[in-house]
Amino acid sequence: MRKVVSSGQPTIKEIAKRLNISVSTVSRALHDHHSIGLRTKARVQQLAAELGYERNQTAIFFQQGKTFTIGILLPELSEAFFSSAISGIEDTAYSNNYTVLLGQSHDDEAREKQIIQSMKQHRVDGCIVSIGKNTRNYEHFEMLRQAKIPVVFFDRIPDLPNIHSVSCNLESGTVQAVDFLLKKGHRVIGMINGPEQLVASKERAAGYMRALSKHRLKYDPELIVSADLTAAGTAEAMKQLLSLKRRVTAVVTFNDYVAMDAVQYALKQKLEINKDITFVSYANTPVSSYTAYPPAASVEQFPYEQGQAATNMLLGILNGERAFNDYQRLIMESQLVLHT
Amino acid sequence: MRKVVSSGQPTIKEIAKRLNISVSTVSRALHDHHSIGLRTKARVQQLAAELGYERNQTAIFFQQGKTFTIGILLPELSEAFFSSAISGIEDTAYSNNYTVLLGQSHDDEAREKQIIQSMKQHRVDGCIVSIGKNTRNYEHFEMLRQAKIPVVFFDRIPDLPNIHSVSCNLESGTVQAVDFLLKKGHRVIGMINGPEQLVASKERAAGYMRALSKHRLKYDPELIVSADLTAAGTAEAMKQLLSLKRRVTAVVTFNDYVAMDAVQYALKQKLEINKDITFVSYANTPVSSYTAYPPAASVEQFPYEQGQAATNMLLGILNGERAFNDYQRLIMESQLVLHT
DNA sequence: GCCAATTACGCAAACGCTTGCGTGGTTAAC
DNA sequence: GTTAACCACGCAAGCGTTTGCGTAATTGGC
Repeated sequence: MRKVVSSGQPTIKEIAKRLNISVSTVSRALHDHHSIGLRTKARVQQLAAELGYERNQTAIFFQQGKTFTIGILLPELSEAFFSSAISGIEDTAYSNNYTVLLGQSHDDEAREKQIIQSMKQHRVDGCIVSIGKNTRNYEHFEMLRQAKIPVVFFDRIPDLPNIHSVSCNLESGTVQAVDFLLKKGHRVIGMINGPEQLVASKERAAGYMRALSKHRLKYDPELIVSADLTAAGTAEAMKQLLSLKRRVTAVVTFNDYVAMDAVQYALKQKLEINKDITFVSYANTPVSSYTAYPPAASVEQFPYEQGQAATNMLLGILNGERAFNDYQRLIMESQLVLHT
Repeated sequence: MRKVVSSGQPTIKEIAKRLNISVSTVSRALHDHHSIGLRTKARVQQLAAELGYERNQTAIFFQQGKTFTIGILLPELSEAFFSSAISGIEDTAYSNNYTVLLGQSHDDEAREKQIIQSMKQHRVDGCIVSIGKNTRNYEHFEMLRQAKIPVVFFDRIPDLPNIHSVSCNLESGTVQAVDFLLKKGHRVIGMINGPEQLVASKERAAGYMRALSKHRLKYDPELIVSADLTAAGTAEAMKQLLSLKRRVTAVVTFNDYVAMDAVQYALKQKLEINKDITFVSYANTPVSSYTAYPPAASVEQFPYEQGQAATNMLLGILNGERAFNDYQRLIMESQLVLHT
């Protein structure tokens, strides 16, 4: 037999040989097992320290059938929202002695499948995933289910019946945003929303309408326009809103980028920001506070906390605190933050 | 013996039993080994497909002493610079069939050590690390060296003699930035630099001076001011620059945030951006294009490409193309990008 | 028709560790 | 003095896979 790799790392066997005891005794001594005499325990632990012994996790993973690793699959690692989420995931995984295996799909379904496959082969204990925009086929997740690898979806959640998920409801935050504007005296409030088929757009619109009805104001459909989130689309939307007979004094924009584009358009129209017109947005990015005219407030979606929550949910399942098929959907509330 | 985990996953042994052949034959058949007959090969592969067989990577990792995993340790996963780098790392790792194990130090030396320890135990094949701000002690990296786990440092590089590293030289980009301004006719160019002890500040200053001397202009020390990167510090710096007897018409700022703060200060002084005063910055963030007054140009540091380069360097070592101790320092050039 | 080469497969060890069970030896209770 | 309880340790199997070597059976060249 050829020794494939001689990493030179000392093993339990080595220690056993040197001390003339069995490997099982060494193993137990290293684990502080009660059935090992204090003398031998001490001798083993000392020699282990001297040799710089370190347990071979790959052997343990293999033997135990558990890897203490969670796979995390996201569309884009570099997007601010997701990288905050990763940060939250890593932090809670770390403090529970789990490690994190990373993969990004770039919104490509094929790559998504390959990564899931790879994670399955790596025998991750569980997965946290945010699906790609174009993913229509969910069979790769079905395979995970069959392999008894629990999955927690977050933010971008597939339309499937029995799943664990964590997401953020933008409706409540939108209600707060509109409330805020109403309290400031605004009565004609526009909204630049995203593509209508998005859940995120629906939640925004719903929040808008709920806030109005709460204040017994009637809803004017003309005040919500759908845009494509490009600068040009935003300009077009602004143009529409500003052309209405009722003078729009505030606008809720789909996200911070849209807000900044909208601000630019408004400036071109010689409008004074926060005077002639006020903007409220959604905090997908941490940058708005650095711009010349940040939105007066924005709806925080707590990506870091979502990451934490998803990880905790997954760990709960892995620790057996919650049954594998006790499917749970956690919906976090978004919250308006004022930009003072 | 208790079977610790019955994942239910079919094994090579299972296939062997069903087909009444030996495990070694199955293994070889699955690997398309030439010494296996076509008939048996086909039978094995078919049954494997039927059973949904998937090789147990943990077993292979263990047996081969290799994990095809690289550990990546960064200060903050959510910072734009690092998350872009991660993206680059993951992409090239993925296309070389490696996976990525993640950890963030939060600039905490103790946590950094623990993560390195954990990665060592996980038997990662190699590491890519950007050290924390406060890390003074490098013994944890010394342990990696002893364990023969190669490390490539990037961006934040420790001051050690024999290491692999990838970093970006800001001097050349700064030269280009000042060149750009000079060609536009600016003659009095200020610089808001960062804390003087930072390498990054030194490189910026060096580039500034080199550009001037290239154009046979003499360097006025008053034109470079160090700031603390806060909004207040930036305002103070701007105030200093604008109070000089020679009229400053352009300013190179430490990064985009500083640029945006500086723009705000300039606006308050009723200066017209890109007319009375022009800004050039460094592209730590992708947001500047969304602001009302983005800097006219900025120096790109290519975090994604740095991540790619670091990964390629590491893979080169792992594949034996480069010797473990053939230490290499790759310094990438930064580059000015115009914001059209 | 003999030897060599080739084909097709099996045997078994090895990777490092955990753990159920067995077994001497000592102690204590009655 | 017998039994029971414990203490301290060793044996060996087993996790799933790879791989060097051995060995039959077949083929081909002369």
